Amino acid sequence: MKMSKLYLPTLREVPAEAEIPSHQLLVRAGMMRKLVSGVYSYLPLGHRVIRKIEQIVREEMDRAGSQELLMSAIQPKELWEASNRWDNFGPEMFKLCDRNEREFCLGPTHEEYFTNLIKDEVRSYKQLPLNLYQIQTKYRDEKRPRFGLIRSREFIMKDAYSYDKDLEGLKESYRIMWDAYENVFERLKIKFRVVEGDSGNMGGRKSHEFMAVSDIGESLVAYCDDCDYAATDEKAKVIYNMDNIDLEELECEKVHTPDVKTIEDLADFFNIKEDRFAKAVIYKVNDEVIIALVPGNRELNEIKLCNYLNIGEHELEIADEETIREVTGAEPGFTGPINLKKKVKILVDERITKMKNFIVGANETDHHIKNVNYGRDFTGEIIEDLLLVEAGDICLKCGKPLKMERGIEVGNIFQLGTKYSESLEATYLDENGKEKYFVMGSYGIGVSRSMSAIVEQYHDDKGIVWPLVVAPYHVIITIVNTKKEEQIELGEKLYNELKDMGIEVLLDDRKERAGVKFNDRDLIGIPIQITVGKKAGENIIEYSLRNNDEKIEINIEEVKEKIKEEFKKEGLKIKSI
RNA sequence: CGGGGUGUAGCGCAGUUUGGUAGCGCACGUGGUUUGGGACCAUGGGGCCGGGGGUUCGAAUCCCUCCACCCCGACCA
Repeated sequence: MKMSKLYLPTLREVPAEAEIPSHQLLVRAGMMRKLVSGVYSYLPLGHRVIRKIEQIVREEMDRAGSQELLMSAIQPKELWEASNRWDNFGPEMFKLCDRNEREFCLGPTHEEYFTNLIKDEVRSYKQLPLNLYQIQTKYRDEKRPRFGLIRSREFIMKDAYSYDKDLEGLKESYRIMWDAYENVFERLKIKFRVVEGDSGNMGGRKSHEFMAVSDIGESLVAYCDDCDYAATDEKAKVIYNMDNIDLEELECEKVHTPDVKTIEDLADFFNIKEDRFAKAVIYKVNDEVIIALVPGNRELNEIKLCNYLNIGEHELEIADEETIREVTGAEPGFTGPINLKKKVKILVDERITKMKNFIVGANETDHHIKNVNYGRDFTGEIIEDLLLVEAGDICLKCGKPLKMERGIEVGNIFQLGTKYSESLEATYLDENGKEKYFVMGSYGIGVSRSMSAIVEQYHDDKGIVWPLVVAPYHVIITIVNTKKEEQIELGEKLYNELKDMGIEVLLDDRKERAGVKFNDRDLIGIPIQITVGKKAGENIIEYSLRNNDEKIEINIEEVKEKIKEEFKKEGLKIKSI
């Protein structure tokens, strides 16, 4: 492609709307533009990158035995009512009506649709396992679109669904997808970590998330350097060493604590550590009030609480101050499990039952009670683990301290089980002629999000540094001075020869000054740079790579060898045409 | 959805406090000089100052209201 003809609107300045590098650079490099909040268009260069990512995903999915098809983005309400998700998915779903007031949504995901598609055609165990996928635009009306393609309302996703006759089959399908995903992200050059996830409202048993390592990631991951354990902060099991468990039980004592409300204030007031307190958090679950107790030095994990209560996250909310006064008879900040004005459900993290002589709110303004002990002074439902993981907690597999890092969720795999096949009445006949529900899995890869994740991992202060596999073009030839006939001639000659070899080449033949062209090529991040300049007459050009500062002068015949070497180094083949 | 902020030329911004003819840089058109890391000179075009309503002789500026966008939080297969 000749750049004099290319639609490539690069920006010198950082767009005001963009906060993080990938968002800024993708816009500045003329790869994408925003239409409205969370909705973007892909311009020619960005679109090429998207297509390359898609192609890698496609190849690995095909290789893993999945079959590509393409479903509609528009889905009728009835499909979602069958699985009870029309209301459950909530306001995230883009909904619309046709001219006859029939309701539809723009698909946020396709479990129902795929299952509905296959259930009438696949009747026998002999047709299983089946794995289907599509690469398609998905719609989610996010409350807060953010960070460009990282959290957008319209995005490109590869979604796959597996159908097996039993759990064994599902586990095998799951493993195959897991392997395929590792291949995809390795080929995309994304530095990633596979972590255990919470299955959220997808239902089902087991799930893993593929996290691109990045400081701007919205997900927090706990991981262990000594073994392979890794989990999202929502899922990670919390284990830590507790002090103060062997003390002798003392008598309860009410203490005047004027205006001392937070755990931090209390620790100062009593001059003891935060782990000597029990923190009471009041929630409303629909109309019921509950109190959850966790050690004062720890945060409560609301996901674990929801899972225990078997409710969706949107059904749990922190109680308002009025409710707190009603239940405790005190101002917020003095809540505890003893002497509550109303009988409410008390849930305690198991560690509370092991603590001795701890301090809780007295349910009386400006008072706390000390030397409280579980069992003697109050009881509640014991939950094994209600805590949010922290760095330094103990790895459940090997006992070493866990570390925390941030990640961008670029892929996830779920063992769904029979949740959707049951609600949609999707069955097959087994060897004995008995009707059985399909055992399902679902598998997603964020294609557009992966593009952002790659830019987050591959950029410098000058712009994007695309890995060769996903770069919009492999090579850029910069003609330094378009008034010099020999430079144009040599540039075009090389351009044509490289194209004939099957290499994707940009020729910067624009009537711009050299500096402009150099800056643009660094910004758009083409991996292999060829500069046709002063020595064009001697058939000598300058060869450099975007990912380092080295520049060499070589003959144009040698250039082809250098490029071949580069492809080989990256494990890529030049497609001859 | 709660809190905060911003809407002025294609992009980045000043002007708003204290009402009085709408500005700067970049980009763009034309002419010239330049030509290996975002050139220079000259000249020119481009605005419903987010929308609506109000106050005023007069509103980008003050008041009311709606909208959009961004950030933090909540939420998220």
